[in-house]
Amino acid sequence: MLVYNTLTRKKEEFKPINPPNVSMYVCGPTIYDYFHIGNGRTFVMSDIIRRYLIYKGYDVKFVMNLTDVDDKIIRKANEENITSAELTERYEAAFMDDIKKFKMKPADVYPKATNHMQEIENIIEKLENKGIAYNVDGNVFYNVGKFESYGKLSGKNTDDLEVGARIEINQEKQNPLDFSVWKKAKSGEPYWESKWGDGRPGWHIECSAMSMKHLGETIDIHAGGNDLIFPHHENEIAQSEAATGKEFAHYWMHFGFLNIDKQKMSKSLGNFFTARDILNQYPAEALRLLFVQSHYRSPLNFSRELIESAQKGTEKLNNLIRLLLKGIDKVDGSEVEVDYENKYKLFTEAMDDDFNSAKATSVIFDFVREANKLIVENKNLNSEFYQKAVTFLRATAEDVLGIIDFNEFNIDDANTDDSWILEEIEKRNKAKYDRNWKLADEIRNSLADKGFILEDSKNGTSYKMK
RNA sequence: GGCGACGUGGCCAAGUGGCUUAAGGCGCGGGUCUGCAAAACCUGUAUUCAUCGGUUCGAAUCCGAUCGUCGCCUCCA
Repeated sequence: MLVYNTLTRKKEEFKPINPPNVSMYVCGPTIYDYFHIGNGRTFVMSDIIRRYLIYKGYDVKFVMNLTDVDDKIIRKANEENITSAELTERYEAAFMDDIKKFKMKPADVYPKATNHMQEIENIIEKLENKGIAYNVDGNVFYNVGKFESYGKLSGKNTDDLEVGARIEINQEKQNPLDFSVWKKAKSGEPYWESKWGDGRPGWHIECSAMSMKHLGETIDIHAGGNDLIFPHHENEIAQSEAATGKEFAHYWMHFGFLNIDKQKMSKSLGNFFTARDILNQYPAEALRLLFVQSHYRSPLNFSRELIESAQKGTEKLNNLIRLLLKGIDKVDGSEVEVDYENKYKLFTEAMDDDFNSAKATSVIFDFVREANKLIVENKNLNSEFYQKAVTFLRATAEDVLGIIDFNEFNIDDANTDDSWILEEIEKRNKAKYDRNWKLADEIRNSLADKGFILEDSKNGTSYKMK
């Protein structure tokens, strides 16, 4: 299996440190607001990578942090006249709702910075003892010049950075590129006690501490959005590796942006949709299909038109699933040969190549056509055909990609009383028999208004939810 | 200014040296089925991969130039 590593800018053979265990850390949101659909892409794609690793037999420990100390949080809490903790509590709950709607598998741990103050302090102390971090009146900075491979992830060198520096001049820093690991408390800000006095941690150090605490000093995969490469991940490497003397993460994975009109979707530009708005309008499967149909590292343009075309794609999948579930209990019927071995192979080959989900998805759709065709051509297939088809789709499209959800189908049958619909269908059949097309169409239209679509076939009329 | 990514059909998008005279989804045209529709299936939709030049027996794929788009260098998934 090949994984593209931002650190080396190459696809590398994936070799976990301690197979079958895999440790994976993904930089999650700052919980000061609802996250937008661009953040959602990163979260969903990291979910799919995790699921595929599980499919491959790995035992994945998946950690996604929530940043709950930060300037934006403090500002917004002040605006609303509530505490930072009250604000983050609200948006943490919203985050959990949203990822659930996205049908993401919950992380093993969702660590928060405020619960890791001791670990953070320990790392800073180590850095200070090694002469890499320095304290200026309660503000502690990381001396970038002391870490010789600084810039190895982002491909930047310190000279270039200084030339183009748009960094504010801070008299306390020894070098303009140095960054805060501990910020002295200002009035009106939340603070924690430390050996340097009251203050709060810098953003980058939080992730270093939480990753080490929950996954160890060296982990397999560290992932996040493309914009985190510099400075966030670069600084995490500098701090962690300087503190431990060990490599921090073996594989660095970064997700492409979701764009609107070719521009990065972002809070600051204001060109965003919140994930929750979009998820209220479209099924999670449609969004996931949209994401999965392009490569995780490429930028992806976002528009309603594109979600809607993805939604049509999921409907095609769902139509097949209905047919499969209908046939699964059949006892008799003819046998048919389907080369599943090859399909699993193609799916796996695609995903093994740096998670080429677009190609993997094409294997699914090829199968959809083949299965539909078999069902039409041999109207009486045996149950084995249906079972194997369901097994294949569950293993790939559902468990790995999450672009279908079999649970959505079982619920209707069990809980709703559909006898009145069947009566309507019966009335319509009679009308059809009497060649009373007007009445037949009226019945069909009235059912459609209530959200039920009728489908006539050789085997009779069935309905589906709109 | 420095660093990086990208430009494939009407839209989205895979493919990065011969298996591809370019997957898959959506759309559109024609057909099968149907009372009609829906669904499904069949079929047609790029002699061509931004442009120009080069390397090669062979290039969308490698090299160079040109044009265009985007990102990072500041909080940001």
